Amino acid sequence: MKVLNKETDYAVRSLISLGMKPEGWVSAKVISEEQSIPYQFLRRILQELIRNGLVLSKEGAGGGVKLGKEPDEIGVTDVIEIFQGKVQVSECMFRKKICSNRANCVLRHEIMRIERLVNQEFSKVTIGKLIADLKAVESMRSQQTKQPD
Amino acid sequence: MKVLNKETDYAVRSLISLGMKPEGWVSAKVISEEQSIPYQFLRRILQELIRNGLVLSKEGAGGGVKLGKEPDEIGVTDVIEIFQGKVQVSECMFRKKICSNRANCVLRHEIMRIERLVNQEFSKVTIGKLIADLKAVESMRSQQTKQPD
DNA sequence: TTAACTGATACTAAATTGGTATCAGAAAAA
DNA sequence: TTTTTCTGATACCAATTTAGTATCAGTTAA
Repeated sequence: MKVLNKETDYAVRSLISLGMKPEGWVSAKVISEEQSIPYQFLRRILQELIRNGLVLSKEGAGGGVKLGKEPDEIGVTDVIEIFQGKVQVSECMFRKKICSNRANCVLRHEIMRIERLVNQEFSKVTIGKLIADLKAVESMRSQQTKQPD
Repeated sequence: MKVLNKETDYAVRSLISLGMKPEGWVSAKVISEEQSIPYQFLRRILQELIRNGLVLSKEGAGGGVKLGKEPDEIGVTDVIEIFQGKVQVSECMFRKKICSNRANCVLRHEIMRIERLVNQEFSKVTIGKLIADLKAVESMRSQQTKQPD
């Protein structure tokens, strides 16, 4: 059971990458090389993020993309939703009428509880938080290997 | 993002069905009709449950399957693991060496935390619990529609 | 005017999903 | 003892999804 597919994975990594750049437009080529994401695949992913307002784009030479929101305002759930749809138990949930199968409904009830929990937890994880974590890890590492003055 | 696939869904429903039968062997045909699960598909699912010890089987006429454990000892996680594998973030986790991509690792760390939470929650949901929930729902319904004496 | 970009979209191979079909053998019942 | 009811094992299949490629058109800066 894979939680994140490649699209979501690459999207999150790209967003982190963008969130760590101070200013200006970053081209898909740069992100592709930096994160080792296949260029054409990444382009499609970025276009989807653009359509959903998570990133902004500028065409032409010197153009590229940048975050369309504050890093803290982009939750991992948002990204999951774009590429994998809302977390759901099974397609049964789409049926309007109450599921005829009682046992299944009981199961669904339990799982919906867990679903809510997962969504809550995932939305706490924002791009901003991931960047903060990342910086913390990196500063710890530089402490460890610090040169004597 | 579908949490449960058909195999898991049908498996859980079958286990509930078996857990509610008092004694004896139940044939795949009966479960198939009772739960509206395609017969051949169900057979394959049951065989997998048998291989994993969740149900026992008896060949020949009058044979069938029954639970191989107490309902309370079968967690939904067990079933998910059989049909969808352990909950994991991405195949990256299978790589032995620490992932070269720091950003990805940070994300993974967060997600592993959520993973643990999900697994904890799912393992609390046992077939026994689902059956209890089911009976509670059913008794509530019969109260509502109770005939006057 | 050309090089560096995005927008849009069509295509593809491989894997997964959900389901079907078949044949062999065990056990109960006729 | 033969038939019927069952599981064991496995091979097959179509549709969908996943991950990735390719192409062409248009935009902008140098």
